[in-house]
Amino acid sequence: MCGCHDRSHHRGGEPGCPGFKMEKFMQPCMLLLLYEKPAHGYELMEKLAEFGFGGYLDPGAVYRNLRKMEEEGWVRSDWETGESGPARRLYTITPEGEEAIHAWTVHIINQMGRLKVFIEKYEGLFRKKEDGK
Amino acid sequence: MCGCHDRSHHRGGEPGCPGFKMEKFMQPCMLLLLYEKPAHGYELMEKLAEFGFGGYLDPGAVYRNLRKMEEEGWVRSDWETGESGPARRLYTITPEGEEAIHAWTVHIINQMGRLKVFIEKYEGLFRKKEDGK
DNA sequence: ATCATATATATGTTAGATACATATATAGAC
DNA sequence: GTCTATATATGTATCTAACATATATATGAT
Repeated sequence: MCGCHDRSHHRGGEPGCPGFKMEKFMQPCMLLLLYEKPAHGYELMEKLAEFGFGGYLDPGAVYRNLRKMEEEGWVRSDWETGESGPARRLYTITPEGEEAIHAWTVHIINQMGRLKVFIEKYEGLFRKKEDGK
Repeated sequence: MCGCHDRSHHRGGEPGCPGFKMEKFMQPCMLLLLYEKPAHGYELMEKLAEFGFGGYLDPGAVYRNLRKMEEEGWVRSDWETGESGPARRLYTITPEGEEAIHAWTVHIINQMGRLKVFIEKYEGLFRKKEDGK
């Protein structure tokens, strides 16, 4: 009872249930991670947990978003035929990708503002009198 | 350069550009407004501005969401064949709708947390040394 | 050897959501 | 009577999301 269309059960869904889909928010998050250090998809997938994607991550979404960002010119990828393990793409952020982070941050801050308006109105109406503080 | 697919130009779009679509966030916002006082669609449309929908509002989205919420049982509507002006539906929130507000708020708070993680990481990486404070 | 498992990347499908144009109708102003 | 504001509603093409599934390589266990 949360507005999700609880198909069988969310995977890319639960955390962002109502109007906050996680799939696209993944992009700025991955850009930040790549700004810190180039990485391959699988690695990013694990690190995305810290942004709240934990447990609900769709690997397909990760790779699709990486390819999309490559098309946009925000990241570059090089095949890494390493000594061990299967070949993997090493993604590196581009200067355009860095700009995209800043552009995205503006939207994210705006969104925070909107959510804050909601929460404040909510608290005003359903004031939880938990006395202290 | 923000990830939107800038079709011709956003209307339901701009404020929630990257992954934060406004159409569905409209639902909890309208529920809060209806909790304060029953209202009809056009009235809600105007009040939604305070949540950050200002200027970008698609009337279609408003009415579609109201009908959807009625299907879910979150609101009830009664035709108001008033003395003046065209007939209009007066929407009233139901007890189920009130519960939906609480359920939604949980998600919204979670989402705020995720955005906060992003912003904090962003500031850590691109620390704006504006000295003061 | 071969089987399972972990690593790593990628595609397909279907339902649902979005953006935006447009339709319909009433009342009041001029 | 026609223009504008109010008010509600539908149509549609495109985009996105959810989730299942496919492909391939290396490593460790038996």
